[in-house]
Amino acid sequence: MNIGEASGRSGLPAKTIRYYEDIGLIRPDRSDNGYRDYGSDDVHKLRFLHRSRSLGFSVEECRQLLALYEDKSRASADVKDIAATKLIEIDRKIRELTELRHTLEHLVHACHGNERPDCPILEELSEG
Amino acid sequence: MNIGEASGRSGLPAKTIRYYEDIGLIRPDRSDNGYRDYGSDDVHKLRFLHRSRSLGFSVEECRQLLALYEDKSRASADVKDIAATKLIEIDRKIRELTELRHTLEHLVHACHGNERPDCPILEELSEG
DNA sequence: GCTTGACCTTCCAGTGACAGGAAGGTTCAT
DNA sequence: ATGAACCTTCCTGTCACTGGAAGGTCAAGC
Repeated sequence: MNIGEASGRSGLPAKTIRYYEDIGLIRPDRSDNGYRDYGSDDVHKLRFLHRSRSLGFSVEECRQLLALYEDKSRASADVKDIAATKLIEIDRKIRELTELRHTLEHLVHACHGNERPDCPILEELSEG
Repeated sequence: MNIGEASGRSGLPAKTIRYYEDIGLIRPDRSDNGYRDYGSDDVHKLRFLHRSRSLGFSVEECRQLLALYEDKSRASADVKDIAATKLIEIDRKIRELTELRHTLEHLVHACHGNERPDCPILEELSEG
């Protein structure tokens, strides 16, 4: 499929997809007319990139995560190390998002006065 | 406190803290010697910025979130709208991170063969 | 009192991760 | 065969920092 369809299916702008090729994250085929030609595995990777980028992982971290999927042997200890590190990071992010959610909810529903700047929510805010 | 201590307590580099001042996110006092002078509420905000930035919110979104804390009247409907939108976004992020965690765990523990590119995990990956 | 080193200041240039747009080739429907 | 909707490369701009130069401030030690 062409880049337009790959864009539609992955949610990433075509510009970004070309950029990801520039920096070596994906390597689509080329059709005879010179157009990029994406397969469904490419789209999988693009969707994955879309998600993990939006969750605060850097492109380099995404490259590592992608390497986990692409590692054929899957035996290497470094690969497992990377995965373990990422799992810890993900857990931290989940925890922080949960706290942020909590804080925000309180701010909207409970802390509706002028009791700041000593509002307990603002204190809670800085505990993470 | 000086910027160095504010940096230590918030986890943000001093450079970034100055940048956040440039773009109007925080407004620390100045000491007589011209040094920036941060209070504990400033540190709260900085920690908050640190967290929400690392969770994939843009600086402009962080500005909106900060506005929620700073809004004295807390009555405005737009403020509640922003908060509600952010809550939905946060829930989505939590869901996606949970899926990502799941996927990663499978990759490390279960899918340890060469059954790709048709590995079910890679398929699962693209469902989000 | 002077120096040394760790702070701090401003300013300017560079980077990472894109986004916009120009200039032009391809494909497809009418 | 002409126009619209794709695609290509290339070059520039933007956002959110990051590094470094050039210089002021401060506390400690000689």
